[in-house]
Amino acid sequence: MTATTETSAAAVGQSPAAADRPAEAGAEADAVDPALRRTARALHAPVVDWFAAHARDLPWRRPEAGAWGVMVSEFMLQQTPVNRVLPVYEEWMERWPRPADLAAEAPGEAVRAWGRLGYPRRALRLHGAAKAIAERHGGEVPGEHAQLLALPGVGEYTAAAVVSFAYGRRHAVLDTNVRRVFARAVTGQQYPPNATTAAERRLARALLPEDDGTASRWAAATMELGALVCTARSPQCGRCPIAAQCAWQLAGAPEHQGPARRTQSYAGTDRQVRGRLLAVLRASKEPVPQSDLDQVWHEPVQRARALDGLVADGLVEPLDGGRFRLPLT
DNA sequence: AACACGTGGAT
DNA sequence: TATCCAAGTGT
Repeated sequence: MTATTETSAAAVGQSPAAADRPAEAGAEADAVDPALRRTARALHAPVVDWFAAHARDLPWRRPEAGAWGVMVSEFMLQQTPVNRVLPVYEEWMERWPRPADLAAEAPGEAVRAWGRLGYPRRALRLHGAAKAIAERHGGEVPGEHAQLLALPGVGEYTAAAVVSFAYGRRHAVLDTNVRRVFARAVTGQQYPPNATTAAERRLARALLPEDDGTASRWAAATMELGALVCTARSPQCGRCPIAAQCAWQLAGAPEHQGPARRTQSYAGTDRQVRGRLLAVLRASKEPVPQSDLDQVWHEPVQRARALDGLVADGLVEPLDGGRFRLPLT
């Protein structure tokens, strides 16, 4: 049997109760269309077996990484490629091997160690999550999705990833890779919708293998398949373990219909100015005079707005005498 | 729902 | 060179 567009459409249009269910109910069993059930079972073995043979040996996948290692990696991997994360992850885990170690540091040290990974608010949030874990969870990364979701910087995806990868429990994990794999293999679309939909969450739950161990491997395997084979730009279907069952392939690989993803500009934005300001502050262990920061951008209004934003975000601490530094508290 | 939020490699 | 894209979250 094959995964067809009709199959998924049937599965997706289920009871209204399922649609009302909160997103964190990632492992709860809905009534699933029997055809989709069969589709799921036909996909599990080839994808999980492919993963066993082709998975990358990434440090956060080793047992010694622990739940903290998984959490650190997930923060760093939010919108940042694996290759850029690897060296920073290794340094981070050596310096702060447990949440309490990071919690004892100044937040600015987390921002400094974050280096050029981008989106430095993630470093601040990871520091905040470490403090919460040290204070509220006895220093252990919590294993419940709801508890994880309450931590700063942990959203639906990251909470699911920790539950599944760190604790080996059955939970739907929907990241951009998984969404693309499901869109193609099951729904027959080249790309998933721009924002995650209730239908996608329902589908991810319906496709989840029954037992914890297989479900956990399936989550990692579908992500890896999306990252290595079923890529956004030029999928390598010749290397795909489920190409013969792929709804998108069977439909003749039609071009994407919906609206194109809004491409975000960067040059000339506040984001670029913030990046330059923070680069100066990361490089200095001493407070930096305003005059040094003024060098990074010619336009004074935008420059001031960017600096104010960094202060408001807690990424920069203003001092007396017009000097600035990464936050000590 | 749409937008802000960094950075750099690939095409 | 310009655009796309990368294991998202918060507002």
